[in-house]
Amino acid sequence: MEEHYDPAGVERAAQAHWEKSRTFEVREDKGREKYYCLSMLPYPSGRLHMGHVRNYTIGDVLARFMRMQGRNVLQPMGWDAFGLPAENAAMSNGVPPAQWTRQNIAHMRAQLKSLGFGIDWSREIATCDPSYYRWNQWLFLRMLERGIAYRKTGVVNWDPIDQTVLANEQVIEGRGWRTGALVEKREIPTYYLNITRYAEELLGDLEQLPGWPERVRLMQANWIGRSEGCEISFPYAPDTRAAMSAEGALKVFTTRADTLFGVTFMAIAAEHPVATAAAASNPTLAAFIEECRRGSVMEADVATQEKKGMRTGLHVLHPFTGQPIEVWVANYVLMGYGEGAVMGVPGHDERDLEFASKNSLPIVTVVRSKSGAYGEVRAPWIPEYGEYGITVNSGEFSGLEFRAAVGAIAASLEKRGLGKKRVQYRLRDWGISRQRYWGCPIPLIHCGTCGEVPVPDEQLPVVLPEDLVPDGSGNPLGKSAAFYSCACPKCGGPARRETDTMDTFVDSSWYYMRYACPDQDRSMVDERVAYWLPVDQYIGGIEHAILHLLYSRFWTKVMRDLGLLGMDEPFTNLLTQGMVLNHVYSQSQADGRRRYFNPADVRSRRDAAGTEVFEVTVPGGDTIRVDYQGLGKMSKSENNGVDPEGLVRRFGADTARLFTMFASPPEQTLEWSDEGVQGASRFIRRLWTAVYEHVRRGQPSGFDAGALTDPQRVVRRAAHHALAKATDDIGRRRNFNTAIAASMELLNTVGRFDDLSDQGRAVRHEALEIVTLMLAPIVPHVTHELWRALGHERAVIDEPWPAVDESALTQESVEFVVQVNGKLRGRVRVQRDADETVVREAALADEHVMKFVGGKSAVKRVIVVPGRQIVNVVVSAPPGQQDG
RNA sequence: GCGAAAGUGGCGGAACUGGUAGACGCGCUGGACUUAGAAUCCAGUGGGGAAACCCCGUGAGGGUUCGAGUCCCUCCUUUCGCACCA
Repeated sequence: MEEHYDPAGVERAAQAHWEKSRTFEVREDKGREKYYCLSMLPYPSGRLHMGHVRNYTIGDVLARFMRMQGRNVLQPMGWDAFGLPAENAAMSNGVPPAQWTRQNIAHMRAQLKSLGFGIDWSREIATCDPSYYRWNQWLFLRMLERGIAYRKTGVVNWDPIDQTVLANEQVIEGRGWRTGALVEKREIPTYYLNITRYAEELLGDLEQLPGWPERVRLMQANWIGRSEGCEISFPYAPDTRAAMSAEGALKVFTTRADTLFGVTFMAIAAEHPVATAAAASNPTLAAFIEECRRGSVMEADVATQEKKGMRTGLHVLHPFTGQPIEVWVANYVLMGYGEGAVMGVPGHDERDLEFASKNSLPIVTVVRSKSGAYGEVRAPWIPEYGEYGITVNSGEFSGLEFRAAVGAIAASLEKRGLGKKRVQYRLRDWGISRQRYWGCPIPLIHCGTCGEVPVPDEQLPVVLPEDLVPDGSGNPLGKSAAFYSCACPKCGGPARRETDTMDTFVDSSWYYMRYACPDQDRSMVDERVAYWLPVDQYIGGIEHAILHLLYSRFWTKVMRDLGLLGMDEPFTNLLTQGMVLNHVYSQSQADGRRRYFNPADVRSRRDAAGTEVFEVTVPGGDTIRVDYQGLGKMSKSENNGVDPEGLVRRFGADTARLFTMFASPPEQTLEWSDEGVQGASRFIRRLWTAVYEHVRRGQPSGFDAGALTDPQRVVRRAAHHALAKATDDIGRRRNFNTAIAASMELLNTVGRFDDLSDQGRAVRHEALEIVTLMLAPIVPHVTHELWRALGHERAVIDEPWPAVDESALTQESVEFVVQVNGKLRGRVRVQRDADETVVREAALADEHVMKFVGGKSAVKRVIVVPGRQIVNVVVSAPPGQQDG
């Protein structure tokens, strides 16, 4: 063993050992309990960032801990390799996305290896690999056969310059984020997956996921957004019948059927067919509809918009009274939810009230407050909005409370074919078409004669050409005849291949299954999936709480229904790690923008007035003052990232791992601190030195547990106490920071222990072994070396997690804390098994305690809590007052 | 607006079931070693009172309890998610 800790050498040796003995390559073993530990796969952006390091360290610690607990642990890794950044990089460098992506993967794989993650690299997958994405295509075709996948023309954000669809978050103030062009709403054909078919199950099964954070389950439930209500048909009046050239009715969905008699207008979305029909003969209305259409489709923007509307001039009839009701086009009605039309009840809905007031429409009250406790602001007979009351002015349905009113109205409507109770979900079908190059081709062929023809299974995969370079003007696949021209599989005539690719969320919806059988080329998954899945522990960012996790759950259920899987849910336990934050420094520029400076370049000092100022030396040698902006998520835009590669080079992977695990619990945000990193490094060196100083004196013999001195017994107790705590902290609580604190405490105890007798050294030996094993999952390299130094042949990675020696924890005497009226006043020591009377006597015999009790007669009660080693003496009055 | 989580020293955080508030680390102060610094080691470190010892302290105010950072009520602040969902 070297006297001084050299992280680079130690880490090289440990990693070489794992590689040589193929430590992390695993196979199915029915005889052992499996543990599938999965971290969300990274996008190969080029370099790891601290978020990755944190994510994968958490996973690796759990994987290594479970391995030591005897589980057959699978920890795989792969690449979410399709996506827009590769196309953008291609445009600026002229390099094909495939080449850029594969280079990035190579670099990041090396970075992951340098951090010592115990990954089974033999299972690595990249979603851009045809052997992977062919199964996206295969399953898509199965979905198409079952109607789960379908084609529909839908409204999207369209960038007219780039000729592509933009995601909502890529539209900034109505303009394309890259081109600055005014974004249009366009209706183009898109493939959808019918996730709403699974809405009920996706919602209900959340209850079966106790291992998920409550927060995530709630977010998913809100996203699915189940509401119970009624659909109600308002038959067309003659004018509407004429405009639509058909009989029919305007359908609405409402959760407040009890307010049906309060309807004073109908509001429909701009895209609603009735609106289109009305606009045909009404240019002003057509212009208004166009205006609504051009508006942002971002829901948050829509929410803050002023309520605007315009008469269609058409009418529908009230299903009970037969009264004609005016139909309005309103910008606050969403085409995508419910029926794209709502009944306007300004008496009992705040939005409808705002709209009615603006347009001078009548307001009718049909629900009276049940409680009689009326609001102060509103007229006394109107209940607060959202409150349920008793119906009034509602014909035969008057005098009913909410539930009864809805029931009676729905029943009556149903009898006449004008409505029924229904459940409505906020969740919408998943549009997966992207007019982009770097993604999985959608396996369809458009034939002039046969129409839309699926690519036959035997022609899969539809391989994405890897040599194209996008130029920013639309999808290069659409310009590549070599790709799109093909023969129709049905008639053999010339046909055109679909050039849209799939949303990359498709790729990440099932990659975790493929890790079980990455080499299977005959089927999407095989029986090995039954062994490894579901994932026992999934770890990733909270930003995926809804989309990725919901899509994966949906995908699993679809595969189950196709008979490919025997599970309902893919991820048993979910840990959402917090963000990594760092300080943000910037200076405002002449053009009003801010220029950001990396915290590593910022120095702080006190100025003449004693206030802290921050300075940066810029290229050229000038020193400038910068403003401190507080903490922010590590990001490129705020230039506050810490490069993991530099950190590993300077301190070693173990320090990087130890700091990220120690600074805060995994679910909380982690604040970067250079001093904290130094502290982590210091601790590892202290541990190294402690072992070095110990082993250079030679191996001690074993100790006789029955013949230890008191200080020796204290050290043993500390060691086993720390071990018990770390076992619980890692295994149950997932609080790695307190497990590390326990090991630091133990090392402090060992450091103060200066007994160099053979028994003393034997006790120290055990304590150092325990601290080494406790830390093995967290700092695997240094513990690999220390374990050898402590005299072991077998590598620490193959050691079982140590067992707590309960006998080391027991003490002859225990200390009780004595309180008087809940305030700490003394401590007494009694025999371990002393009964309550003895404890009480000892407490009352304590001089200091009695001073606060003020005489035995003042004692009202004595409470002894044996489990907590606490005695509380209850006194009627404080002694000061008694005396005075 | 709705929903959720969280407010503890100079800082990150600990206190898991209501039972010794501030573990562990950072920083700071003093000391040792050193020509000097860095590194390392030792001691101290919530606030107040000279001190043994006492008082006060977990966002604010009330309550329950022998005992409250922890439970309940009201309020304040911050963060996150959703946001015209009919």
